[in-house]
Amino acid sequence: MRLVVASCAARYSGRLNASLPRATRLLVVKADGSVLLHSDGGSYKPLNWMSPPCTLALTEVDDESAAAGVTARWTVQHQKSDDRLEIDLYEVLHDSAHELGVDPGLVKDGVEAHLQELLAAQIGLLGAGHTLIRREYPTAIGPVDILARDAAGGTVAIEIKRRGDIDGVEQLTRYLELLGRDPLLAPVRGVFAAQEIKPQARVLATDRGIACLVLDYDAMRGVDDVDARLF
Amino acid sequence: MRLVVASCAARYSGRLNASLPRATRLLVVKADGSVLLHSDGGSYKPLNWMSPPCTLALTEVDDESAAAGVTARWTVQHQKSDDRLEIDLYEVLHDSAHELGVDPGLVKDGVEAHLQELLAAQIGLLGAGHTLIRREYPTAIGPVDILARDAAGGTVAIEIKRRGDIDGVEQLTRYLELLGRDPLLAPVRGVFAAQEIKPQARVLATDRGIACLVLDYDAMRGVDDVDARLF
DNA sequence: AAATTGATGTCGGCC
DNA sequence: GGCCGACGTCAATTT
Repeated sequence: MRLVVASCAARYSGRLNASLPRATRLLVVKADGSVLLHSDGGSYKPLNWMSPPCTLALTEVDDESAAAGVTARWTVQHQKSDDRLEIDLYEVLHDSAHELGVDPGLVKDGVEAHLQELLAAQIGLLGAGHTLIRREYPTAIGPVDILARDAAGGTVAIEIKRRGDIDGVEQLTRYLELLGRDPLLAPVRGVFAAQEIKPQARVLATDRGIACLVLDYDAMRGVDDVDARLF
Repeated sequence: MRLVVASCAARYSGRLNASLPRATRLLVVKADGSVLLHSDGGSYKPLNWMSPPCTLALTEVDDESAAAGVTARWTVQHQKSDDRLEIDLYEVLHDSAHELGVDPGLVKDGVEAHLQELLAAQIGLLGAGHTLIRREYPTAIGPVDILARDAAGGTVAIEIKRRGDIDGVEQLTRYLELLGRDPLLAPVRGVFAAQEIKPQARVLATDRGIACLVLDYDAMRGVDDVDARLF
């Protein structure tokens, strides 16, 4: 990994065209050839970058640019598309290289899959008398997150999202239409469950007779921990 | 901006829990307090990070960790949520600080907005005899990209996407339902226009009687350039 | 390989 | 400040 701090300007062309006026920035060149161009603020997203696989070449600086103070020009070309990033370097304030080795990678816990596990284990959150039929119940257009049976013997299809917006309601609507045609399951009620439900999504769901259920992840995890301790 | 190359391990807790085993990585501390933790590969996304606004504090290293080789512990706490990133530093291979100043930012040259302009100017691509009513035609649930009239005097609502997937078809469907109730406009046909239309989206659109139109951005821009030259 | 879908998405525009 | 849609979305998983 090479780290360069320099005054620079850049131009990107590919899926869009963008340009970056001269300023002092951090340039990171990774072992796989990818390049990141970071300012001293914003978020984790670079101002400009090139993803691997790509190659970095030093191209010649024309006289006019040299006269304007450009000391080097990097051309970073993507190997599978015509995406290209050109960087003009002016003053270089820092330049160092480091051996990092391979990274073992990130271990994650607690995403949508986890919410599904927790709700399946605590299916009573839907109301007394509910029982789980199965998780990831298959249909022609993809699996329904959870299929359950209510106290009256009716079927309940549940779509789970971390953030519940309008797309999730549409998705559940499609499942309900399909499942409702199955005489073994019909009639099928819908429940839209999410850690957070957007107002628009709630309106649409309610309009379609779909119930909304806000999930409290910490509380659900807490119950799970208690269970874990009991057994 | 502070750059540190060090052997480190990290734990993130917040919207999810994640951990990162010990390895040599780049740590970037930006002026706004945000922290990025990069490996020497992958993409522009860090392995772990904390977005601003946040504060970095040096916390005490307990004896056990110190015995295991931890020389410093950073706790990066988000200021508006309970997101937290803890980083244990082992060997530090590089540590430097740099003044970067404020960045003037990126100048972009858009795509979807441009597609809309181009199609409005070349409305004949829908078929002979089409005329533009207006772009961004307002409705109660948001503006329709383009509203046009066909040769027979019927209304056509057009939704434009760069990549046409199922969401776009749903969006257009909602517009059509609403516009179709307006006696001054009804009946209203739908056209789903995109640079690329996903098979699922095409099936759904066709099933609902919505026409699909694949847009050739380069060709449309070419026509536009010719026009620009003629006038 | 193509398609689908979730993401600690992030980012910008508009209300 | 919140909501909503686009993104050079990226990246993992499944068909």
